[in-house]
Amino acid sequence: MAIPAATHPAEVDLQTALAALADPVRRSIVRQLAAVPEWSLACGTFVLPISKATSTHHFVVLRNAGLLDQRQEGTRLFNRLRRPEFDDRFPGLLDLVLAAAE
Amino acid sequence: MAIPAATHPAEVDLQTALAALADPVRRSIVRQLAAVPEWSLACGTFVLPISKATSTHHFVVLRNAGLLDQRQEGTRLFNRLRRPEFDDRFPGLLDLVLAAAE
DNA sequence: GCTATCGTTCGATCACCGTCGAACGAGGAT
DNA sequence: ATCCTCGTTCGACGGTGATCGAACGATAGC
Repeated sequence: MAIPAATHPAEVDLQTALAALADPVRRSIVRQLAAVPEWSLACGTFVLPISKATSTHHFVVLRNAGLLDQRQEGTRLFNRLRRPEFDDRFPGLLDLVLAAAE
Repeated sequence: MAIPAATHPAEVDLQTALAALADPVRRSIVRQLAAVPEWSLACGTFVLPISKATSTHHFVVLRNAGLLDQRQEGTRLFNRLRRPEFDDRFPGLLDLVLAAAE
């Protein structure tokens, strides 16, 4: 399993960021990630109403949008929300997502 | 021609707002609108690489997202960006769109 | 070695949305 | 009355993206 290539928020354009956050499942992932300590959630431990394959797809999109950092530990992939870097690139955007009741 | 029903930003959910702004043509409309005085641009005067029918569709989406106010004057529809109201509902979001070089 | 778990990859399907041309309607102008 | 302009409405088409099951690979543990 090769280390997945993540995109730094500085290289992400607005189109990609908005498209990534325009999906309810991905916003749910972001919120669950923001509610716990960094590196504490593996991909499979999120509560999501979708299959494994779809889940992988969403994590790829979030990585490419500069929202995720991933670290392999054994057979599991632990995640970290790139909050400060993303806030630096798109100030206020992440706050909107996390503040939404939804 | 009936007066088009516009949605107030306070009643717009995040999903609708993000989906509306995730389209490059609609962001272009928002930027062109922010660059001129209020009520100074009719729908047909925007420079857009699309047909009239598609243009109408985008204006509908923007209205439903609480981003637009429209006023009929003769045969033309003049537009106003609901900047303060939208900023109140989604702080920082419009700023991101307007600040983007793109 | 064998097995179980975790995540990826591969097609395939399906729904949604952006797009268009054509026809229509409402106003203004001559 | 006639025309022209502006915008809407009506199908229809096409592409993109979200979704899935099944097969695969990698790692851990027995």
